[in-house]
Amino acid sequence: MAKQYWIGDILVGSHDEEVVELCGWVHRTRGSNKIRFLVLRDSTGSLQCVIKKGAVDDECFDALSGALIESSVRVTGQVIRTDREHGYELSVSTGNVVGAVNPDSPFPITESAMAEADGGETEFLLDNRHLYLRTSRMTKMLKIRSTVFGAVHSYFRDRDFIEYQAPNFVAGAVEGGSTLFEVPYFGKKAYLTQSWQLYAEAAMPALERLYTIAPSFRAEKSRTRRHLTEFWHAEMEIAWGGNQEVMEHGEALVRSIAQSLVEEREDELSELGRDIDMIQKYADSKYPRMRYDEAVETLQSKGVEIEWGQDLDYSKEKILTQDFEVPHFLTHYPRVAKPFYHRPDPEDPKYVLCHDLLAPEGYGEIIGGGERTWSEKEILERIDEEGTPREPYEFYIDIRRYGGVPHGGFGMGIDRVCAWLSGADHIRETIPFPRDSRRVTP
RNA sequence: GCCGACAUAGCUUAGUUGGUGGAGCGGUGGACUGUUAAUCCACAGGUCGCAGGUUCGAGUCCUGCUGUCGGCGCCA
Repeated sequence: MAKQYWIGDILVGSHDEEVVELCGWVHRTRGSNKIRFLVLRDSTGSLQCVIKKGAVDDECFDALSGALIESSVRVTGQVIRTDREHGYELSVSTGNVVGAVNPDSPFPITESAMAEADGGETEFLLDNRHLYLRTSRMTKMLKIRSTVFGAVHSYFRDRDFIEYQAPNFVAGAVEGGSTLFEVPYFGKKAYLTQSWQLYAEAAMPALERLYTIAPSFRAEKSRTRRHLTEFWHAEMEIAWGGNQEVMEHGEALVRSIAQSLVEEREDELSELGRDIDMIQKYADSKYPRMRYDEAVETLQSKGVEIEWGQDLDYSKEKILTQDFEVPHFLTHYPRVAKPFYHRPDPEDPKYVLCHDLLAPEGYGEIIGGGERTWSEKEILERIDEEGTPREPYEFYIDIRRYGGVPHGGFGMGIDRVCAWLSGADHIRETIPFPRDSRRVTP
């Protein structure tokens, strides 16, 4: 029998005084041998169910009284408005346990485990991720995550972008080769993809505006609050556009994600301690832009040791973002600091036409993108100067022999965006089963 | 790859100068007809991460190992 009633609907007054059957999991129980209080949880909220001896038969009373935390139950009763703490209660007339929890192995995640973690994650909670998912904190995170994914799809589809899929087994790297996951492939070697980009460029002349949401894999041994070895990547590519147009899309996308969260997830964000006005500001503000040279000057004026040509590492990003209350772009990095596919600036080929979007509050880079090197001559020059072998990129070079056009795109780390907008302490709080250099289980 | 920290019951932890490990939650049994992390009484639950060493004696001191966590470089 399909579930018909949802606790969230009861809590907003949709079933006042009605008799309903609720299906869910036991969050907490308390009470005496004559009256039991069972806090029932489903995906939409939780509700206190009152079970009085005499109002239900003894078998039902005993069964529900014995239901341990996280047992699944069905209860039928009348929805009662109350002045007590919860606003609503269910006055139970009957019910039963569907999936019992064995007292020899009760639900291991206790209040103390949650309190200690304090929004973070202990080893125990990471080991029991499959059970931790059903706690209120993770549930909120997963709902926020869903809204972010939905907002990305909406943004691109509303603008006639085509969703396009690239292979996950690849022969070559996008970023530096050292961070590739190597996998055996019928006696040969293949790698897990780091980015959809190179294969998206192949479809650029066919679709002109394309995007994806897909996992990317990077074998970085990074142990930071910003890194996963498997992360979700929102990427886009457009024909007939360059660094400026791509950057406009990046800004508009991030702003629309923030707006969707304000509209759909205000409760979840507030309960996680997020200030909604701040998220609204991220949705409403223009994001400032700064050239690499300007960033270097700013850093030098703050006494940071940095030489022109160096990439901006996280510690330097953080110093820069201190001055901003909203995300901001860094553009026009030196070509020596960026991979071959970035197009050198025709006005000054020392630089490439690229941009990074840095999130405030210390969350760092959430988007990296730019204009692509699109002529055969230029791409060969860039590959050779970088010392990258040509063979794995033969298809990529070949694209440019048949009607190359200016184009560009960006990649956005969705998990990072979720971490930033939800205010998470660590990126892995935003993903159901985080993967890092030391953990592939559960 | 590098630097740092930690490891005690299912969970969270206390454990003093080395002298046979306590508690709260959770579980079990009991009391209680309106509880809000309910309360009260009782019970069960420990190879103190692993392996060596010092010592009459090690959760505690030393060495090694393993695991985990935090951070760096790189990136989204």
